[in-house]
Amino acid sequence: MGRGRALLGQPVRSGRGVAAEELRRHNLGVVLKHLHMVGPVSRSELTAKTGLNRSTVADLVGELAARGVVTAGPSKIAPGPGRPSPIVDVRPHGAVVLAIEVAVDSLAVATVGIGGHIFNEIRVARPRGHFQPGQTVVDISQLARPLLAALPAEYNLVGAGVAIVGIVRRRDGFVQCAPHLGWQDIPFPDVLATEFVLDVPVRVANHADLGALGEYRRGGLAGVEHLVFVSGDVGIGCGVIVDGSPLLGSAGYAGEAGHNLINPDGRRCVCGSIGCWETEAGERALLRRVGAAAQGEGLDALARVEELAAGGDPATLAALAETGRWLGTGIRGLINVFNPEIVVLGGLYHRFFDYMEEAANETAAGAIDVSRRMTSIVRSSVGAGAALVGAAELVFDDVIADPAAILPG
Amino acid sequence: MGRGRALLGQPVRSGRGVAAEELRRHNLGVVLKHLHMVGPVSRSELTAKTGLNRSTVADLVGELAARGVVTAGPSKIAPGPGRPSPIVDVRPHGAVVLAIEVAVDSLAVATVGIGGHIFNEIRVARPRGHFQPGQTVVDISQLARPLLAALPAEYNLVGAGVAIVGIVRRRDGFVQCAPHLGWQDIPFPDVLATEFVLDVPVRVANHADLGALGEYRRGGLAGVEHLVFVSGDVGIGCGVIVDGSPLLGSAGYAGEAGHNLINPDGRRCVCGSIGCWETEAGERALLRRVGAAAQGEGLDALARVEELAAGGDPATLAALAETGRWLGTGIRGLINVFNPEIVVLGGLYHRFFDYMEEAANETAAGAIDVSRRMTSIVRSSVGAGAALVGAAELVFDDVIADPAAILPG
DNA sequence: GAGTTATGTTGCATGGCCAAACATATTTGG
DNA sequence: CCAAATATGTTTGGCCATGCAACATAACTC
Repeated sequence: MGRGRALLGQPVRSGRGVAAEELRRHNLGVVLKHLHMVGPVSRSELTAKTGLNRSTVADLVGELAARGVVTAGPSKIAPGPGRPSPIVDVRPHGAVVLAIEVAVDSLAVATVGIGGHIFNEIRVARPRGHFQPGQTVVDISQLARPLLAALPAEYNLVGAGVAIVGIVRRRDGFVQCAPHLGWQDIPFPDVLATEFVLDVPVRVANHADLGALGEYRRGGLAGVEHLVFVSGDVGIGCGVIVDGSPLLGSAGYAGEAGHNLINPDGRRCVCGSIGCWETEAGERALLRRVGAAAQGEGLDALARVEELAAGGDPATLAALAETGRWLGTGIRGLINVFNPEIVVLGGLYHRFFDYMEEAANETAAGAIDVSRRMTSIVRSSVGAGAALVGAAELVFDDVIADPAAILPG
Repeated sequence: MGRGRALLGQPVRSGRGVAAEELRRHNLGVVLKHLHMVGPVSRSELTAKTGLNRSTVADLVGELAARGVVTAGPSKIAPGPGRPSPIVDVRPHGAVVLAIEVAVDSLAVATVGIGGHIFNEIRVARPRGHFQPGQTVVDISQLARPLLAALPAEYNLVGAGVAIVGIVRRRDGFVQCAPHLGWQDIPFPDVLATEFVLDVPVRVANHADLGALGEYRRGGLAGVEHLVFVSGDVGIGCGVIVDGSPLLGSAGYAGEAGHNLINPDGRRCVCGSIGCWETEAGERALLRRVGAAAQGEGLDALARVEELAAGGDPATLAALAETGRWLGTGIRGLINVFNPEIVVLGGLYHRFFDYMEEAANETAAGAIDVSRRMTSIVRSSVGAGAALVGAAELVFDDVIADPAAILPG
């Protein structure tokens, strides 16, 4: 077993043949990806990690340096005998992404350099109303312009990545619907272009899918290749990383676990069905259970819940535990279906993690034995910005896939 | 969008670099896979499909022919002007797999040649008792020997593929548990080797995962790259194909949706939890609903249900519809989570498809709109042997991944 | 300061694919 | 029946990327 995998341990999937030229493309990507993900390494280490020849690595690093995305600095203190190897690192402004997050309660923009370096980030709260897409791109534009202006002089913008709380078609970034924004059938890249001409590709994806990607790439989860990210907003967003790649499904709508049936005796969901996961474990369910003590909705009400919980209010703690149990029940299903190494909790669940962890673990324990024993439920380590980080990563994937095509020669 | 993918449209995933040698490996695999999946094609068509140069394809086909897996027959009737192109086809006995299926009620063995040619197949019913693994491999051996003896003289056995109704570790085919067989912690390839020395790799995987693979490869579903296969046995098995590859999860335990909570007020499952999908939609649930008219369990009882249903017995039809509704509810969750193009029903649901389809569609309609509209629920087209076919495909994947390493030079 | 060790650098060899020129087999048209 | 047109097979030479080996270099160790 274990033998017999082609090209990089990947199964033969595409029907297309490969020429020598693509080989170079791939190897450039391998080197750049390694630097992007693990940071500065010696060139000799790069040789060991890639399995390529010393001379080949030297050549690849040379080309990436010529294209301005890596620097081959002087060798640092050498730990042993032998000629010291130069330290290679990414050069953040060699490839910069404008990351945009359209969330339920806020709008955020960041300029991110390759390697994950955040030059600047700004987030503004927006009341939960229904902002038209046109108004939203105006707001984005106003947030973004100063950030772009503040970048180092010779930066190289390679694309824009957008995270949206809605269902997005993977092919073209078309927003099928975004109930929390009141959007339906919005060709977002086109709308953005009307306000903000960037001259670079715009990639759009679902908020939770990008949260998963952000956690996977920047969550300090070395070696984890299978994870599920569950984020509580008004609804429940869910993103999955399988074998190191985002699970998108055939059109890009995968991961919508929030509308799975979890309680046939439950309430009616906004989607029209009865007893969806998010009607039992989402924000509304939590506030409903807390009751009059935290009236209204959105950030103010949640802040009140946090206060009450911190003060040890029994009713609030009970509401959080009950919500945690439903959260865990849904997670149980995801563990069964995906057999991930970890389940990462974000959004609402990140905020109230300490109050919900135990209850969630209790019901998630209903998953099949072998999977449950190997899976742990953890708090998001990237935090509120996971989707924003993921939006940048979405574009960096393009750069990694073909550095020579995107970076200046 | 859509640009910027490396090597065959696959993202850069592995950290390893690629040498020219691997390139050849891959291209041989691409050609062989195409022939394996679509059957005989002209060499010029192969050139068009792979995107490779004429001379390269000639060389690749020549090598595969020299290794005995393909034949470059004479050209067939040419449809237009120009020099006719020779028809290339697989040579089934150039790569033969011994496929084995350990199911709940039966044991099956087949000899399958590359291209999917089934030389021989035999299936024997076994009462549902707990056969020890040792006894099972003796039975397999007795079924398999005559099949191997009946193969063409100069066949080339490349491996054995085994489908088991249980939870299998992907790394080494270790059977963690198989409740329906009464097995626990069985290193199946080793146990098989004690009875049956094959001198070829033995690949083991879950029954439903291989059912999905079998449907994907041999179900006549051209172009479908995302599917979910749901098979009703005693429990519910579930296998998923994502982007043309089986979803395995981090250890190989993915797809165990049968133990997801679907009814908090339901019955206790054999797994210890309450209200699992399979306690509402599995074989026991169906027989329970049919009641005294179909006593007992297993094949006899199901045959009785079929009779009653065919005769139009209202109580039986109601029981099938109710079971179909719970089936559809579970499928709804899978549609939300995977956004597949189709959901294929096998096993029990294949058998009673006509009686359950409508009810299943009714509840599955609770899935989110965009996914539901694009997903259809269909009956398995491969039928009872899907897992057996999938077991063969598992081994063919090894051959396709590196033809030169496995096939004689 | 000489020996040891690990790495960088250079030039050449290898392997695989492509492009172009030529050869071949069939259809079409006179 | 033969020639033109067409599409494909075949052969040769060239290109490109990587590997290999020999040599150069820069540290550490004694």
